[in-house]
Amino acid sequence: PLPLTLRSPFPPFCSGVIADIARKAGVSPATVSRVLNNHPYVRDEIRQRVLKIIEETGYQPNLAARSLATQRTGILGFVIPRTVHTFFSDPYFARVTEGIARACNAHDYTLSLFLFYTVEDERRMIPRLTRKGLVDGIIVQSTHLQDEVLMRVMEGEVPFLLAGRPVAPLNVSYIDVDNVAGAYQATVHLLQLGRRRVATITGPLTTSTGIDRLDGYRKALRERGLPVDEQLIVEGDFTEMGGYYAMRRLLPLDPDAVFVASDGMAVGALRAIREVGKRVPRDIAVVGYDDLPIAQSTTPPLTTIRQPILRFGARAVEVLLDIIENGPTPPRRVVLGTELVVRSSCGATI
Amino acid sequence: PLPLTLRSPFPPFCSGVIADIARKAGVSPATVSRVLNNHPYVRDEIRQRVLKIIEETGYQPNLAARSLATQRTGILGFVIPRTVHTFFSDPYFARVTEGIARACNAHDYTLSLFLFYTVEDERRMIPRLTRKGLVDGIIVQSTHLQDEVLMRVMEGEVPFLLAGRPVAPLNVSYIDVDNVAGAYQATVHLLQLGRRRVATITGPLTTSTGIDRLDGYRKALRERGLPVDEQLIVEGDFTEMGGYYAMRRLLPLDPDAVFVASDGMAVGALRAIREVGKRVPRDIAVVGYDDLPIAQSTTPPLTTIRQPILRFGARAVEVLLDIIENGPTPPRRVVLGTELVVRSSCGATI
DNA sequence: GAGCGTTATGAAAGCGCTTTCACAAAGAAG
DNA sequence: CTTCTTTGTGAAAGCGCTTTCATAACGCTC
Repeated sequence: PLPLTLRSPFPPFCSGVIADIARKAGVSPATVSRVLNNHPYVRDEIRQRVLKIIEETGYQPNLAARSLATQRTGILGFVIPRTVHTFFSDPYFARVTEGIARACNAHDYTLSLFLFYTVEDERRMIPRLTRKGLVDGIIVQSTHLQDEVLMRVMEGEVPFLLAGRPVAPLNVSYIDVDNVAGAYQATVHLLQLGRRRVATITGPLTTSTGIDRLDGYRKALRERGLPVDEQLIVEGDFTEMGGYYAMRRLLPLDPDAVFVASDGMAVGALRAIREVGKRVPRDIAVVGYDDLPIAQSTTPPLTTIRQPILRFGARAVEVLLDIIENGPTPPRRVVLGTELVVRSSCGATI
Repeated sequence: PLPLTLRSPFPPFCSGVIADIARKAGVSPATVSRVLNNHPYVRDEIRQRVLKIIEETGYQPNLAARSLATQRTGILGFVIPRTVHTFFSDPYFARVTEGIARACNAHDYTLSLFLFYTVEDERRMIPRLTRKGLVDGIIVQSTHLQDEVLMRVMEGEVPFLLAGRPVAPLNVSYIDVDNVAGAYQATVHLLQLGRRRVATITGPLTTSTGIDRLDGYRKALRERGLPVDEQLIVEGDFTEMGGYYAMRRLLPLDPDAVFVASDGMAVGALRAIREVGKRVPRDIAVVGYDDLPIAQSTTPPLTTIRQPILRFGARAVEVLLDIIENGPTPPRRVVLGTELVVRSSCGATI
């Protein structure tokens, strides 16, 4: 007797392969492929027939096979090196990720996220990134100089784009927000409102973001002919706690305004000011940076510099696709503008 | 004369293919593959020789080719359906993503993020998800019933795991936090401190998280023989603004305590309470849920229910890998415990 | 030393697509 | 009525790996 074979109630050709479709439509696999990829030179009658079969069977081409044949995966990577330790403690990154994700959706790309926490993580995952056949291109969050991820990506052959100006001048493509201009805008605003002891809480001065925003602050004071009091400059770390402690150090120096280099830190600064019983903006005016959702819900609502975060992600993807398409040279340099959003914490509306 | 061929200064075999390595080592591609995959049955001398060449050339196998041959991509997907509109406005998701990313790193998997914002997004990306050859498995953020993503994933052949109990009983695997127990814990804590008019701000009651946390609240009151005053139950939406407005509605009812179903909403509730001049915890005790970093920096610091968010992500990946390995049946049901973190907002330490 | 299991290797057959190439049919041009 | 171009189709050769299968060499045991 014939051997008994167990069979699932469903036919074995679960969604099938291209050859199945070809057979059912009475054409060759090549023609099916042409239909799939919208090639010309397929008679309309045949195109319709094939599409119908595809529809009926719910056929989906195998992406690994397609990738192998085309040398394209349709995947973009977003990499956060280990040295960006504020990832996800700073809501900023979540927003950037969102922007990139939306743009990937729009361009029919898949987004892969590489979050590195340990040296071990980097050791294991970097080869995956830089090898061919996983991602078509990478967006690397800019960080300290000499970061290993950056070095390795630069050595590799995979197209990439830095998110954020590199700390030292490198011959690479990057996209950034005009941090100098934004900080300048914020500081000038405070000065125009008559504040004279304007302090600042900076980001980490190992990052270009931290450096540039401090530069903008300095530039504003200089242009107005005011001295820069180095005591009024305190380095923070982009966390709420960091902002809190930085403000505690500033309070004894009796500033009448403070430009805080991120909204997250500004929330901490407001808390520190409230704790000693001073009033915002009457005693101390505060301007933040980022315009995260939280800026609307502080007491008082935060005057801040709005970054086009979603647009940042969208542009990043566009530029990266351009690099993939047309090669890395010349390096692309994209800088997006900022906007002052006036709420109550600066005293302008009182 | 022979035709002139332009040549880059670098040899054309940029990191090369497996055949190049084989040639250089004087072995067959099969043997190189064995070395690459740690197969036994390779003489140690040869293994060393091959490894040396790989080291020297910086060779990396092409992942698309490997995927095609093994039918495994080494990629896991994390999907946030469109109906989870609070994504990234609620810092909770960023943390979960972080947990999943770390676990992926540890297991040598790559994480792909699928954030859907529009119906159009879903229409385009769902086929990618459910077709073979892109991801080995998917973690789907649980959401409303009848969500299209969930339906399509259930129909498909790709192994998946729900993050969060589905609203209706489905015969699928999921991982969740014990929301009923956590909410119970929080409410009992308030009752034990002598509060008698304990209100609650819930999550959206279309989500299992919202429903379960309300159930825990009800259960606590019931067990203590206290009546449940439906007026003291206000539905929120897991946003800071939602918490603020919910609290504004509760204030006229003069509660002496409120269990808020997320820390984000609790921040809004605190703001609402502060605005009308009442004191926390003297006039109103507050307990939140999640133990996000923000909970430590509110005034006063927030008593809350700690979720093991990072562990949640880690376990999710483990369970999904188990499903990939051993099939979807029987459905896995994993529920993680919670922990009460007492700070000042409940009045316990005063 | 015949027979057997174990270890080590290469040839070759896929994996499921895309794309080149060859070829045929159909118009267009002379 | 040829010749040439344009259009439509299938055969087949990859893409770069993994893995089966065949084979060989090497101890073993009896």
